[in-house]
Amino acid sequence: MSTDQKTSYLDVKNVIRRRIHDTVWEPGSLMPGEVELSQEFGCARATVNRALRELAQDGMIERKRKAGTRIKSAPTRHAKFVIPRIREEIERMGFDYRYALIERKEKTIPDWLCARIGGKAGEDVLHLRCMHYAGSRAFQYEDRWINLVSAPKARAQTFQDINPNEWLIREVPFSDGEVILSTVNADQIMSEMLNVSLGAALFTLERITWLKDMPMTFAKLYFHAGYQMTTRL
Amino acid sequence: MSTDQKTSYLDVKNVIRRRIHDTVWEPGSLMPGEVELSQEFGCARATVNRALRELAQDGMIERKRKAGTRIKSAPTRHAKFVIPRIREEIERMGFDYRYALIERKEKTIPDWLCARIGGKAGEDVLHLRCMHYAGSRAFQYEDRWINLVSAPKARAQTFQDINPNEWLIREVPFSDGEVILSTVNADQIMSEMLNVSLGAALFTLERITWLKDMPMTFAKLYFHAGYQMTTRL
DNA sequence: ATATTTATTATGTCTATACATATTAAGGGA
DNA sequence: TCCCTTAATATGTATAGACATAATAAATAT
Repeated sequence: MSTDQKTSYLDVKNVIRRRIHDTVWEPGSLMPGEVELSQEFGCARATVNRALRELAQDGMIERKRKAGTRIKSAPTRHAKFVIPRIREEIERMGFDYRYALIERKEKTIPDWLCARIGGKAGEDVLHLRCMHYAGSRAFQYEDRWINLVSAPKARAQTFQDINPNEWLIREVPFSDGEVILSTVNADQIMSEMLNVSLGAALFTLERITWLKDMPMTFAKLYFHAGYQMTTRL
Repeated sequence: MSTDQKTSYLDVKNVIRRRIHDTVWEPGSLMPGEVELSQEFGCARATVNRALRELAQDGMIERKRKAGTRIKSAPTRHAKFVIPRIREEIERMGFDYRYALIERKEKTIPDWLCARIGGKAGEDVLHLRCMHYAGSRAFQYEDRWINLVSAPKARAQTFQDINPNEWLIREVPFSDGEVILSTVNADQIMSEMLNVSLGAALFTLERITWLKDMPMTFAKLYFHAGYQMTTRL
């Protein structure tokens, strides 16, 4: 049996996506179940299951065992951004990657960081400030805190010759993370580090990682002026 | 047979993810195929297939028919951001959504836009500038262009009472899109519209949509001061 | 009438088998 | 030796059937 006779999961997915878009089913309402749809499309329930699973992943419907499949009232569009390693991003642009450690200090966790990442008072953390260059051009300023309780191996690392992210990726897995994209006006430090005028708008990426509910790292990255984060929908 | 005896696709996925992280297989190299892995894990090839498909989607491996499955040299982490409708985002924060059309003009496509979105010289476009409020507080300034060749129904729409995005979602599907996140220093117009000081750092979201290779809309959104776009990893 | 227990059900997933197909390797001819 | 054709192969996907399970509805007990 050739493809043009069999209904593929992509066919099912596209037809259902179209019906949702045309509000064939009211937002918020239940739509037909897998068995009914497999009869309609003349295909296996597993084929319908795959189509619906992907639509759920795309944010258009929500599914519950026994409860059925419901059209989302406010279907959401997702944009997936690649978060490349800084070295790859710079090299892909055709520049040499260069790294410089500005400061390395072991401290007791400050209260603001405790509150921010849900750490425990009194814990030791490693504070690193470093710069990443594209050739001779300042690309990114990094302000990072590593929890020495969840990542004790970091204590023995100078981070003189390896950037923290590359070390962490190799040495310490994480289970959860949070990313916050935003912007700030450059202050004196950022102005000097990134070679921009005071007050220049800087794109920022804040990131917390956890390992099994234990906060592990907190990093705030400040990108060079004019930085753009791009993705296809 | 109970779950603790059967190998699930999630078990397979996690074990393989761990092996990739521990560089059991060298980055860039071929890893064992589905048949071999199904024998190792004592499960169906379809179970391994699903695990590997998801790892490919997560950016850790790449797969080709006949060529096999290869560990990515530079595995990439993805952050998936929800792009909510502005009304939903504002209402979810507990505010009333308010919309105001600032300007509506039909024009011939400017050269810079032609170049930016790959349009054709001489085509008609609709230029809209509008504001979105959270209660009485300025939330977002929107500068949008709609191609009247690919979205002719927009010509008949005043956009006095409906925000362009809500209208477009309902009336015009799109097939492709591009999103660019960045930042700018507020100029005179943005300063007035968003009620921020001149030069304040503003988070921006630029978005182009296409319908079958035909550029349809171009929008640039300027968010209020302090805006943050958040996601979980 | 309410709470608890039991039954039902719609989705989640596993399996074996089969067919499809993009890609690579091997074989044959010029 | 090079080019074209054919074969092989590893992944992509469809199917039928089975089992698992979260969630809801119905039945039963108090």
